[in-house]
This record gives sequence, C-alpha cells and structure tokens, in this order.
Amino acid sequence: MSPKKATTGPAMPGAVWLRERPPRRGQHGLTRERIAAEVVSQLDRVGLDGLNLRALAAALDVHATTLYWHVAVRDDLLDLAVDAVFGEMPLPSEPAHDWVDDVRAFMHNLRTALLSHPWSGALASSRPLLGPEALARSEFVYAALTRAGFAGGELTAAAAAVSNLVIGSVAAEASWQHDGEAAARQAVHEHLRVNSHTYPAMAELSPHADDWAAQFAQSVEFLIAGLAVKARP
Amino acid sequence: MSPKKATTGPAMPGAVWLRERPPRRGQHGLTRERIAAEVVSQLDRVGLDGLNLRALAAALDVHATTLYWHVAVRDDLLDLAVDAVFGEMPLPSEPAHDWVDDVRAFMHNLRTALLSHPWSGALASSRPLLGPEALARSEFVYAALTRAGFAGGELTAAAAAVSNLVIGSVAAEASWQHDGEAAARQAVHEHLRVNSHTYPAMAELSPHADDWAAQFAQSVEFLIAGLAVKARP
DNA sequence: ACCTGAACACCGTTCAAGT
DNA sequence: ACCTGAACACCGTTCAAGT
Repeated sequence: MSPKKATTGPAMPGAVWLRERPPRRGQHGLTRERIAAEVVSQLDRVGLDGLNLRALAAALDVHATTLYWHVAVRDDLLDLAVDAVFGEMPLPSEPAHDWVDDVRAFMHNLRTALLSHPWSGALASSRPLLGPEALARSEFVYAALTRAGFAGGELTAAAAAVSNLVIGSVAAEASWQHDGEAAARQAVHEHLRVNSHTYPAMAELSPHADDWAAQFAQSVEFLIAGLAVKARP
Repeated sequence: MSPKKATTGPAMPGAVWLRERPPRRGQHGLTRERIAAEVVSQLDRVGLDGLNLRALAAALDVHATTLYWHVAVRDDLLDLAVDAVFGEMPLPSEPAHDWVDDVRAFMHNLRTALLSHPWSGALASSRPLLGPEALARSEFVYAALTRAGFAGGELTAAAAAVSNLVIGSVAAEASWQHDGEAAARQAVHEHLRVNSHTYPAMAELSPHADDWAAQFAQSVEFLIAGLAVKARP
C-alpha cells in the first residue's frame, strides 16, 4: 500500500502529483526520480504496450510489488515518465524581447522533447499534465502570452491552443512511427487515388507529404499569426 | 486467424483499414458494423481500461475467440469504434458560401462528436485515422481549405493544424472528466496559489476557468484568424 | 518506513477441431 | 467461411509478513 492519504481517488489520472508527499529514498535507494528514469528508458525500448512491472522492478533491483510503496497504480508510473520528458525540454532563464519568439520556441522545443520519446505524445494528450516540470513550462507560456496582452479567459484559451496544437500534432505524428510507416503511407495514398471520386481534394496530395517537421512549422505559424491578430498591444 | 493477407504488419495501428476486405456476415450475423457498435456502447459504459473481449463477445452472443475471425488484434476494435464515432459527426452535403464557416463548423462538430464518447479523444490522438468516416470528414476540410486558396504543403499543414487542435483539445478536456474533476481542479489551484512564487502568471488564474466550451471556441478563433491571414484569395 | 513472497483474478491470444 | 472450446502465458494488484 502507498503512504499518505490521497486527496483524490487513486484511479484518477495525474493523481500522483496531488498526493501529500512522495516517499523518501529507502534501503535500496529507490526514489521517484530513479523510478521515473527507469520507466522512461524501458518505454523507449519496449513501448507503451511493452511496459511491464516485473521487468521494470528487476531493472531497479527490486521486486515488482515494491513499486506499490512508491506509487498507487501502474498509471502513476506513466505520469512520472511524462513529467521527466518535460524536464528534458529547455526552459529559458529569461524571456525573449518579443513574446512571439518565446511562443514559437516553446512549441518547437516541446515537439522535439516529446518526439524523442515517441510514446510520450499519446500520454501527454490523454493525461492531465500536473508534474512540476510540465507546470514550469506552462508558466513560461502563460508569461509570454501575458506580455502579448492576453488576460483572463483569452489567456487561458491562447495557452491551451498553443499546448494542444503541439501535443495533438506530436501524437498524430508518433502514431505513424512504426516499422510499416512507408508501406502504410503508400497504401493510404493508393486508396485515395483509387477512390478519387469520393476524395477529390485528398487524391491530389503528393505521396511524399512526409516532411513532418516542415508541416508542423507551418502549423505553428498559422496559430501564431492568429494570436498576433488578436493580441492587445 | 483473420482472413486475407494484410498489406502491413497486424500490430500496426490503423491496419484494419489497410487490409484487403472485411469478412462478410456469418452464421450469427456478425459484421464489422455490429461489432463496432457494440464496442462503442461497451466503451461508453466501462471506459477504455474496462473493455474486455469476453464481455464484448458475450454481448454479441458469441465466444471471445470468434472475434479473431473479424479482427487481427484487440486494438483493431478500437479503430472500428473511433471511426463509428466519426460517423456520428454531421457532414454537410454541400459547402458553405464562406470557407471559414465550413472550417469553424467542422471544428465544433468534431469536438461535439468526440466529447460525447469521452474515450474517443485519447484514441483519435494516438491512432492513425484511416476509416471511411474519418476520411470523408478530412476530405471536407481539405475542400474548404482548398477554396480558401491553400495548396501543396500549406494545404496539408492547414488541415493538420485544424484537426490536431481539435483532437488535442478534446483529449485534454476528456482527461479531466472524472468523478474527481472538481476536487482535482481545486487541488491544482491551491497548489498554484501556494507556489505563486514559482508560478506567478498561473497563480492569477481564476479557480473556475472550467468553461471548456468557451475556451475551445476562443482557441478555434485564434487558429482561424491565422489561417485567414495566410490564405491566398 | 520500506521491502519481500506467495497468491489471486483476469485477460489477450493460439490453435486444432467443428459445421 | 465462420465459429467453438480448451488451454497458455502473462500481468496488475492484494496482503500478510519481514526488518
């Protein structure tokens, strides 16, 4: 059983961060940080579906059931891992001269961090991001958008749009990253061409629209242009 | 075992749609459509983690192993379910006068459809959307953005931005929809207030910024404004 | 306070066999 | 062509007990 009373149900996503205090280092020097790092490395190797408590515990030189002292449910491990990924994203010590540069850098840096751990996009999109590293990055965006002149509901909406566009884009991109990406892309393209009567606009797409980075950069500029229009100077 | 040779590995997400031909109705009148409908209703009741092949099969008056004639792996069922949800989204028979109206309607309609099945946001963000219903909706957006003057890489980027912002937003919103949403929101707000030194901008947020619909509408307008700026008339 | 060890319930998937 | 039935391997989680 885990220590400290939970303020919300243990099954709730993101709940690890809402509990009183994390356990300290024990006899085996097991800490949340060491666990998080190992989860990240396991996920990098075996993917989301491959994560296994027994193998994870073994890598930490501990028994599977021991993990339940540090964590309430398996999903808590995923929250720890996602926040660790956010921790890899650079966080400028001071804001840029122009808020646009901060927002643009944030979007590209977040994408890079998430893409370097392909499993993290799916998690970032489906679980509340309440870890300290994620919150620190959010704060940075809020600050930049505040300087842009946004406040109240508009500020929240702008920050949400920025984060959600990045996370949505990365999750979509990562969902294609498999051994069969090329084959799948080819199959889809053929399917669109054959059914060009039902998909006239999409059938015209080039088969090699696989420059994910350029497409993302363009998406970013679309949103930023809209924010610039609506910003109160 | 499933029929027909797969064009890509069976483990690949979205692969159901890339296989030659779906099985026809069998002795029990089991079809992909009936299966998909039952998966949707089960997911609505028990959620993503609660879906269980034995219970699903029982509801279809069939044995669990029978499902493997119609589907290669469990995940295929999720792809069927997501496309069924896309099928619930209204699809205008003819385009509006102004492309902006089409894009705006698309974004709001997609959000509504996905939110009415809270599990679908996480799936839509993490699996390729290659089903016929999803493709038909994509085609509609491509057509609207083509009329806006977008083409080539810009067109792809614009369409991606539109879809990814909606799906990212819905996934984020759905990740909060739990019994403990109110408690969690309160806990986060308190945490930000207590640590207002590290989170000065976020600490100023009102505790009841929970008008998801209004916030989404605002996000939509930000992106649309940016698209309008970049559109070639 | 942190970790062990045994045990439970469950669940996706396989495969050979039926009609 | 579609469905059954038995069986396998695996895995998250519990709980009482150790130090």
